[in-house]
This record gives sequence, C-alpha cells and structure tokens, in this order.
Amino acid sequence: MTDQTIEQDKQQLIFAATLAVISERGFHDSPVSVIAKRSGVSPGTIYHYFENKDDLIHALFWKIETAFAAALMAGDPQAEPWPDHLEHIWLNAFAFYVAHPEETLFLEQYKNSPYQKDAFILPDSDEIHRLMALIEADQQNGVMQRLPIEVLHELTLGVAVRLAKRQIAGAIDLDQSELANIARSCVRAVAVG
Amino acid sequence: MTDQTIEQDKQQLIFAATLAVISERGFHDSPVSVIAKRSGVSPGTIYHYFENKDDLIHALFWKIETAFAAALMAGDPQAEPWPDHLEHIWLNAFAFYVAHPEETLFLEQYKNSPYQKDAFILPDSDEIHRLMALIEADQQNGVMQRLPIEVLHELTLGVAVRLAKRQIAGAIDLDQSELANIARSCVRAVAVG
Amino acid sequence: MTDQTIEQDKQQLIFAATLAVISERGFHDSPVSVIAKRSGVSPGTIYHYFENKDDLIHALFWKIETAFAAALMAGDPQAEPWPDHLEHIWLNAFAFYVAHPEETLFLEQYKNSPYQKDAFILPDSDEIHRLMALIEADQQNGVMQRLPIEVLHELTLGVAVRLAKRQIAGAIDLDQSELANIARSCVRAVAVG
Amino acid sequence: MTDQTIEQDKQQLIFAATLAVISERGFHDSPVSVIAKRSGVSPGTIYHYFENKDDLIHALFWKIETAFAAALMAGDPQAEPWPDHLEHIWLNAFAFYVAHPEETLFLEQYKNSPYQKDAFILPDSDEIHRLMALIEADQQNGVMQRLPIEVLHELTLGVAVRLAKRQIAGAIDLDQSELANIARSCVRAVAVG
DNA sequence: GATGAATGAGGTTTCATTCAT
DNA sequence: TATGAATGAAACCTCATTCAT
Repeated sequence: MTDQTIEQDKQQLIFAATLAVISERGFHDSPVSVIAKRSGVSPGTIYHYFENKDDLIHALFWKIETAFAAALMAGDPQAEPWPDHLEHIWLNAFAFYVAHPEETLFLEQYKNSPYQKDAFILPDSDEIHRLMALIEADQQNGVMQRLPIEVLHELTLGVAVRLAKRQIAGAIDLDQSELANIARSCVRAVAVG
Repeated sequence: MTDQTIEQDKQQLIFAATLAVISERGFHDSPVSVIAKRSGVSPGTIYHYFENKDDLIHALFWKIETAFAAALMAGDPQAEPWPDHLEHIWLNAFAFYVAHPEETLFLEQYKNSPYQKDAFILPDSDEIHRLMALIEADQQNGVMQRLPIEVLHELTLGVAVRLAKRQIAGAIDLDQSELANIARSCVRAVAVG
Repeated sequence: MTDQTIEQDKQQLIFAATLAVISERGFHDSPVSVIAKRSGVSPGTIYHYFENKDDLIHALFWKIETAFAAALMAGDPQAEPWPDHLEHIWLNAFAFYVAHPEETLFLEQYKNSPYQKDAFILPDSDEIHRLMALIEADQQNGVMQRLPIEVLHELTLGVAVRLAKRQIAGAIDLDQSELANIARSCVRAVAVG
Repeated sequence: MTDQTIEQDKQQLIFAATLAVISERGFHDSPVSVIAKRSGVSPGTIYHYFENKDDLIHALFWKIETAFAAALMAGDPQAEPWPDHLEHIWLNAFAFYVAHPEETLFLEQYKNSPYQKDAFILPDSDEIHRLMALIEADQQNGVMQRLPIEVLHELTLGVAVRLAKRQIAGAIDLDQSELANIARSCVRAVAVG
C-alpha cells in the first residue's frame, strides 16, 4: 500500500466518523474529540488533514454533494425521452437519499445552517454538466418551463430529499408505484402546459 | 400594567432576541449571554423564565409554529371550493414565510437538527383542527389523494417554505402569477386524477 | 465593602498572581490555568476582567510602569539643583527596582519581547510630565546634552535597571556610596562639558 | 564535500532559521514546525541535531555569544593605550550589534528570560581571555576602577547593546562623532578619578 | 423578581516530540 | 540520516448555568 493510499485512508476515516457523529448528534454537540475517538485517530491528526473544524465540515459537504451528483445520473437517464429522463433522475435522487441516511441528514443540516451562506452552488462535476445540458435542452424543446433553477429544484428534487427524510425517520414507507406517481407529479409541476 | 403583562413582556423580549440571534448566527454560536444582551435582560432572568436553553428554544419553536398555523387559515379558505381553498392556504403559507424571514430560518434550522426528534407534530390549535377537517373532507369527496399527511405536506407546504427561503435569500423573486401557477401545481400533485 | 472595591480586589488578585507567575516562569510557561490557580479565581473570571491573555499582560505592564513613574519623583527631586536632582531620580529608580524584583523581571522581559512593538512610550502621568519638564529645563540651561530621549534614558536609568537586576540576582551588592558614585557617573555621561 | 561539512551545513541552516523566527516572533510563538519549514529540513532532523528545543536555543545562544566575543577584539585593541583600547572595544560591540540585528534581539530576549538562570557567564574563548587580561592590567595600572565585572559591563557594553537596539528599531541614528562621545562617556564612568 | 460576577467543564486548537519508513 | 505523519497533553478560551446580593 502506498503512502498516498494511507493518507487517503486516514482522511476517509475522519470523514466517515464526522458524518456518523454529526448525523447522530448535530453540528452542535459534535466535538472534535468525539470525532477523533470515533475515527480512531488523535485530535491532532484531524488538524493535520484539515485546517480547522469548519474546513472539515465544508470538505465533507462537497464530498457528499459530489457523490450525490454522480448517483443522480446513474443508469444513463439522458438516453431516455422526456419526461422519462426527469422521472428517472428524481427516482435516482430519492434512492440515493434513502440508501445514505447519514449523508442526507448531514446535507439537510448543513443547508439549513449559517454554514451555507452561498446560494445554490453545485459541484463542478461531469454529471452536473450533463444534467444542466439536459434541462436546457428540455427548455429549448418547449417541454420544461423556463423557471429559475432554484424553483425547478424545489419543485422536483427538493421534494425528493424531504420525502426521503421522512422515510428514513420511519414515518412513511413509499412503495415503487407510489414513488413513481409522486415522481410524475413533480415532473408535471415543471412541465409546460 | 399588571405584573402578568410585565412578565409577558420580558418573555417576549427574550423570544425576540433569541429569534434574531439564532436566525443570524445559527444554533451553534448563539450563546445565552448574547441573547441576554440583545434582550436587554440579564442571563439570570432568562433562567427565571425558562428552565434551560433547550427549553427556551423549544418554547420559541412552538410559539412560531402556532403563529404560523393561525396565519395559514387567514381569509377563511374553508369557505372556498376545492381546489381554491388549498391554493389559498398554500399562498397564505408562502406569504407568512416571506413576511417572517427570521422565523422561517429558525424553523428550518430547528426541523433539520436533532432538536427535532419528534415526527411531524402540529400545534393543537383551532386552525390546525380546521385544516385537518378540511383535508379529511377533501379526501372523503374523492378530490384529494389518500396519502400520508407527511407526503401531502411535502408536496404542498413543504415546497412553499423552501421557495420562500430562496426568496428571502434574494435568489428568486416570484410575482403573483408565478406564485399562483406554482400553488396550482402543488395542489395538482395531491389531487386525484 | 462596595461592589466597586470587590471588583478591584479581583483584578488586583489576578494582577498579583500574573506578576508572580511570569516573573518566576517567564512569558512562555505561564499558562492562564496556573495564573488562575495562583489568583484563587477560576480561568473564566480572568476572561471576565480581561479580553484575553495579551490584554492582561499589557494592562499589567502599564500598571507597573505607572507605579514606577510615581516612585521616580518621590522626595521631590525638582526642588534640588542640577546635578543633584538627576542623581536623586537615578537613585529612586534603582531603589524601586530593587524593592520590586518581580516587577523588574516582568518589565525587562516585556520590553525585550515582541509584546513591545512600540518605541519608548511613557505613561501619561503627572510625574512623567514633571520629569520631562525638568529635562527640558536642564537642556535650556545648557547643563544637559541635547540627545534623543532614548539615548539619555539608556545612559542613565537604563543602567539603573540592569544593575538592579544584577543585585536582585545576588550577583552584586552595591552599598550607598558605590551607588552614589555610579549615579554620578551616569549623570556626568549626559552632562555638557 | 565531506559528511562532516554536510552535517555542519544542516546545523547552520537550523541555527539561521531559529534565529530568524525567534527574532521576528519571540520565544513564545516560535514552534519547531515553523523553524523546520524555514530551515528547509524536517522537524525530525532538528531532533537529530539537538536533544530538544531548549538545547537548540542554548546552543544558538553560545554560538552567537562566541561570534560576539570574536568581534569584540577585532582591530587588535590591546595594542592601543588606555583609554583608547576600551573605546575601541565599545565601538566594536556597538558595530557588531547594529550589523547583527537578529542576533541582538535574540540575545536580549534570551538574557531577560528564565532561560538565563546562570549569572554572567562568558564564552571560554581566546578573545575573552585577552579582554579579561586587559581589564586586569588596566586595574593594576590604576586607571580602571575595581568594580565587579557585572558593574563594569553594565556601565560600558551594556549601554552599547541597548543603544544598538534603539538604532535597530529606527528610533535613533547615531553618527560616528556622537558614538565616539558616548563611548568616551562610558569609559569615563569606569575610569579612576 | 432581577442581576451579573463567578464558575469550571469542556470546546477548539497548538505543538514538542516520536517513530515507522 | 532524514522524513513528516501521528500523537496527546496541554494551551487558550467559551459558555450554560448558578447564586449571593
């Protein structure tokens, strides 16, 4: 194993522990000492990899956002016609959230805290570029409304996160056909006509 | 002025300061000492009115939720037919959020933190009772889908909060006709057929 | 006892402990926790009276400098003729330093550390004003050289501190007549002719 | 280049970096990690050449003191008669300090910190032996007062350091004739009669 | 009721030092 | 020899809470 991978491993251990602790206990009540213990590294090591606690949290946020973006385009939805591709993406998002409850709780906490001062910033990944291109094409084709990206997001994937949170909490348990219906509703909300 | 009202006044001062500080700085980074200074009362006084900091925050949450519930049924939407009454309620919600940015930021932070361990709990107010009755009637009449209350919420008012947050942040600026369209979309998402 | 004096007392306790600890152990190796224990107050209390550790140290410095300035003019040296008044002041300085070993060690450490970024700044006290007036008069009268204040200081009182430090350390033990001789030498070094 | 000289080089790099960092930032606030980075070597390497941080600092002190002692006797002052030789030495000291500002700041910090527990100890170098012999001869010849070495030092070279520090700080700028005058004053302070 | 000085446990971060490579 | 990641004790400082006034 190379030095590079060892270093990566430590970072990953720290990320994993941070995610676990914060999703369980919240931003407040997640001391570095606890994260260190859970990671199996010393507090000092955390400060070797990250400038400070905020830096760690921001880095974790982007790591998760990037993983989410990748999951979004799984199964090549671009190949499908409207409105199927958008429903597909919606279901991908929901599936990611439900499969990654810790990540979901972390993301929502982050986005609703003053950590998130920036507006709607997306990772600069290949998948996001493809998604944006798809949206633009749909709008060019006159099938999707020309609404601000934030509005499109809240009417579609925004709904997916929150339903996923409810499902993670055990409050609801949507089956495949219910999900398909809801996905269709969300897509219809941004469709023209 | 009676002692009762003086006491009420102090409580209100504390609530207002807590809301202002937390909406600006977040749950972490909102020390009692800062809240006290902003209230114009001493830390000791806060502990006279509230058992501890958590108690204060929970109490503030319920106060805001109750105010929100009241605003929801403003203009007597019950008197209107389906789907107008639901659109009306949606617009009431959006209007409340935009008119109360601090409250909105606080609520969303609270609901996405481990403070909120409870599932979907609503204030036990008259307005909420009327709202629930209205929903039940709509479902009896076969116009609204029989989905779990959490799902109905996320498809309708859940969207309203998040759009309001975007508007508060200055990212978007929806006019009346755009809002009416979105409200209609949300209602359609829970309508039968 | 009034609140004012209680508060003063706590400050004085903290000052005394800081002085003792730093003169014994140096700037490095004088943790707030040790100062707190020595003061008989909690660390938190120190941060109630001082913004931070640097603030405490600067405040202590000025307190000592002011006390020193007062001691300098004891016995009304202005009333005496040249060069007696300057010899008197020199002996006052030496006596203060020897009588206040902790203060002396603290001052010298402070002045030789990057804490002291400012050049030769004197407390704005009555005594210092009288001293400066005296020097100016001596120069007007053509008995004292017109050298920069820093040079005058190093040739006179600067020598006093360092001899006092040697005496405090037990390396030397100057008697009254030796001291008088040295004082006279220092004064002659800044005299005209 | 031999191994010996390589080793010497590393030591010199470490010494130079330590001197630079401490003279800029002070004893406190000069972490080994910073010194290592400035040296271009790793922290581990520093601990290869020095037992610990204190050891490094003490070694640096003696290195500088020795260099200073050598500079003191430059130009063969012994060959000159009293009081010229002492004035010459005084000017050598002043010139060294001004030419080596980092060394001067380091020395003064060191001598005023509890690092310096020892009394007046001089390097055991050839130059110091010659200097001591010269002093003894002057005293034998009845031209220099028989005062403790510490007193002689403070009245002469002690003044030189502190004036040099003022000049380094930019507070004063003494020209050659002013310096000659001051040197003469200092010598007169230890002269007989 | 009201105050705010005082507390001290515990938070974030630093840094001298070690040791596997 | 040389490295620098890793350590963990300890530094500075914060802040929820108490309590004498």
